[in-house]
Amino acid sequence: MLSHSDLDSLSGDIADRLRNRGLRRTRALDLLIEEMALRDKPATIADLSQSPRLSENCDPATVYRLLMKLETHGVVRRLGLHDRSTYFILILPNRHHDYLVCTQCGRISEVDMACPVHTLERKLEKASGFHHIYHELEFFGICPDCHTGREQSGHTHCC
Amino acid sequence: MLSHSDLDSLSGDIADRLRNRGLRRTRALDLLIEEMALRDKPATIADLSQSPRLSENCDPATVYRLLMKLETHGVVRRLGLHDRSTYFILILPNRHHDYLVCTQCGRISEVDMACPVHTLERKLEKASGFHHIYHELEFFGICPDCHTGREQSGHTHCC
DNA sequence: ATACATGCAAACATTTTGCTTTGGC
DNA sequence: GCCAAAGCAAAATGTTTGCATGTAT
Repeated sequence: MLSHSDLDSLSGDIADRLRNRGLRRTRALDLLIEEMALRDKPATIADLSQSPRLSENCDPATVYRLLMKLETHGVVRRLGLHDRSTYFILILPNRHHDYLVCTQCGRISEVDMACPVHTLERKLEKASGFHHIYHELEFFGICPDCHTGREQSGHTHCC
Repeated sequence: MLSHSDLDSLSGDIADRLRNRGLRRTRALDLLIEEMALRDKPATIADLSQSPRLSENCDPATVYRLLMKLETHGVVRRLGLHDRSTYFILILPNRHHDYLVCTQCGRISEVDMACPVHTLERKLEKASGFHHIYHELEFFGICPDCHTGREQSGHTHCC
């Protein structure tokens, strides 16, 4: 869990990073970072801008534009979870996760494993000539609830 | 490369599989399978329905509805490549690929490697209670063309 | 004071659905 | 003949942009 002061310093860090690149620290930016940090889960533009914190204070278009900038500057990561809309998640140190998505109901859980793909990225950069490679890995399947009426878990341990 | 007779038997196989589930073999279905098999690359609904083969013979809505069915029945796989639209690819035996996508220009190349994730799927099924798990893995980065003006390749060997 | 950022509203692209007609079985 | 599939066209959804105004620096 994230304490209030952690949050402040996180917002500060991100704002600093962005300021160096000519962006300004605005109320909407701080609120968006706060919202994403507290969720710490993939969220759509709608999810975010409809949250109490943001709905009162800024327009969806602003959220959209902020997310685009944050993505460009490597602060958030975009995910395609086979929903009609795009998901975003804040990039936090030591917090990369892969996801397991139910193709039936759309439920998203985190997969808690040492991701076996990281090590390939450097290799792939050399082989392909691409720069700044990162990956996105999702597992899709039918969740217990959709398959029968059994167990339930939001966080799956594996390995 | 796919020969004409390979294609026929592929369409036949798929049509059989579908017929057993109560679906009918139609002209549009055959043409769509043909188009996807010959491309053997991720394609959007627009890509497919604007192809000469399909544009003359069927409506985009039909392509859409077919793709939904084919996905349900495990014949095609859906990919979210961070484009605004959804990509689809035909599932062929021994043909799983992961992709490397340029975040700048959207160019899609295949990553030719022994995918290190396959083996985790069974383990994850046990741990999570999900059924029929499969995965989607993409790498994103800046391609050589977008980064400077160097090399170019549509297929990257690695490992 | 000067941009960059925002709000609001309109434009866009793509997906999704309704309804009638066609065609596979 | 019956029911799934196709065609056409309209609606829904989510993204993106234009422009006037507000605000961080």
